[in-house]
Amino acid sequence: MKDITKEIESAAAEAVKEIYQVDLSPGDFLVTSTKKEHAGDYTLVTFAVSKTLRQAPNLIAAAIGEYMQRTRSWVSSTEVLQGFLNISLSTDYWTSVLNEFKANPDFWKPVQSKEKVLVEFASPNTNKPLHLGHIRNILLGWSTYKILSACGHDVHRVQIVNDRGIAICKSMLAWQQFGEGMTPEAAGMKSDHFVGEWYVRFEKEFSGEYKEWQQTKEGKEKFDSLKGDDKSEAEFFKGYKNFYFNAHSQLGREARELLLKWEDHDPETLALWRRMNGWVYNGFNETYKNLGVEFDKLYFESDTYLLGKDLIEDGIKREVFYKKEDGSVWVDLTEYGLDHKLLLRSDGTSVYMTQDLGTAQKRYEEFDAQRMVYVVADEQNYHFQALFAIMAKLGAPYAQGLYHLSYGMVDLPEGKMKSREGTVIDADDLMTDVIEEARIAAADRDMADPEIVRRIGMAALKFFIIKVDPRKRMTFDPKASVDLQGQTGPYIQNAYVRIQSILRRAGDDRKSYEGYMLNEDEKLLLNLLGQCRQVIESAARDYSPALVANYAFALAKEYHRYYHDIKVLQAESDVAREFRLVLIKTIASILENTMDLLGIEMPERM
RNA sequence: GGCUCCAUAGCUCAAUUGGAUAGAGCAACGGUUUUCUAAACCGUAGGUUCCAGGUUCGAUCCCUGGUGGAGUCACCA
Repeated sequence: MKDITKEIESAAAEAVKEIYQVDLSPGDFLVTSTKKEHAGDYTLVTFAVSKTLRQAPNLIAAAIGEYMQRTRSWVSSTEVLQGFLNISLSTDYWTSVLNEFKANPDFWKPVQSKEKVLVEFASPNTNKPLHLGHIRNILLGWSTYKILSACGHDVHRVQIVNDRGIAICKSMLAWQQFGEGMTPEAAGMKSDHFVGEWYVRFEKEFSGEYKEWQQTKEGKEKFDSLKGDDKSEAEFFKGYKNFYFNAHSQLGREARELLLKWEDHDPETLALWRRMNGWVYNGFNETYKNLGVEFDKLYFESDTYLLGKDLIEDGIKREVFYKKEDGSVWVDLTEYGLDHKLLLRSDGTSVYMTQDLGTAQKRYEEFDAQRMVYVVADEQNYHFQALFAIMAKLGAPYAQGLYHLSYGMVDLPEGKMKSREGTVIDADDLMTDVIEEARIAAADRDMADPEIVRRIGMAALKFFIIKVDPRKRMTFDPKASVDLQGQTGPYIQNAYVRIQSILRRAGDDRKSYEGYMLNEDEKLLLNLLGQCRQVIESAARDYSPALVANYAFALAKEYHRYYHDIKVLQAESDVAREFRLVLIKTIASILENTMDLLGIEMPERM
């Protein structure tokens, strides 16, 4: 039996043809799992076909039910409630389901025609260490890669590293001026944090400089002449800060000079830039390793920031883009409900969009990917809409395969994370904290294996984040994230561990379970296991790992209940024991595999 | 202000894509262990699904209009 839902649909279509002499396709019927409070395994909903068959839904359900019981051996009983036909399936059917799981360990994997897919995620700036927002990004990217791979695709993991620009120059300048040759080793700091400190130092020095300037004659004059209607002094200077940086600031001027030198390939500047970015990469790599992720290819903005100009030239030639009098190049996206977008500055230099166009093209040429997924926060929704629209306008062959996996920002219970207020949660600190919390909990139960403790802590953190629908903004409660009970990663790990413990005791001699009359809980579990493939399919289609997380939790919950009620090793009969051993082994395998799709590792004991 | 997204139990999240009496976890209260490890299980309580209309056999889901919140509207990335 391939797909029981489809079997039910076609049986229903067949019944309708015989009883009503009406041709309906199997797709006209809706089949769902039966609600827990009703008897039955699957439910056929007949409201939708009531009009065409010119009969009340309950009568249709009764007629189809009668027909199915007569002609389908796998139907053991049916029950009609309004327009719902609840179908119970035979023991033979359920046994055959377990047989199939046992014979084909890959039964849970969707089978799709293989595509080449690129997933871009992480994509940090090199001036600061990674934080909680990056963790959500990385977990989403990683599990998207895992899920698409499980569907049979050839998936490549890439990131674009924002390694150039004014931000890193700020860190470089601060280190140059105040660092006195200090290194991460000498300071005893993780090296990306070390660089981040210099960025913070720059901002501090700059703020000081700005504050002083506000009291100077020049500052006061600016305020008086530009303040406008009813802005307070503080309000005005907050908005003026960027302009001050570019127009008046001594530190700003020096940082920009550094950027110009960098663009001029000044050897000394390049050496400093390489050195500081090297520190950052060492730190990032450690964080990635602790998160359990890796990449196939890194793109650096220092290499790609000049890309895309030939695409622009081509677009001008084909009159997809247009040039203004000042020489700047634009594209009209009003047909897509967007605005006109700048593609090249009047001085001929590129902007963010130019670079992204070029990078997409380059990746397509390098990987020949049919799909490219960008895991980027939803604050950039507009940018990606525009990017994809431009690609479509250019007629790029890969335009239809571009997808922005847009996820919501992570808030704290107190509100947004703000670096100015020091409320940003650092990625490394967070991992240390959850593992420490797991260690404390483990100490109570005499479990000190550091690798197990690490897996438990990381599971708590990862599951807490990945269980939420990516598209929605989420609240990260640090206290709740280290919770090891309830709807958590460790709860699921515990279900797996309980099974491993039973299997260890059970020994290896396998007998037959033919003839075992399974109970309702076992049907429910088999039913759940059978849904795994569809869940992963949906998760791949919607780019939503949360679906997999919620499925794994539902399965673990159902198993915990089963564990509590039903004995496996001291079962009432040999066939029962054998059936249950195969069943729970399958459950363990699905728990392990689905959690692996989320980047969560299972302990063997806990 | 324009555009986009969001609003579900005190809190954090679900809801099989329009199906039955909207479900979990946390927090609260009560119970379960000489057990295949209690990181577990069971129970009680908690809801006008932001509001008002509409579409239909049926709406948390679709449409219209409000309210509240977020994002975005740079020759930044």
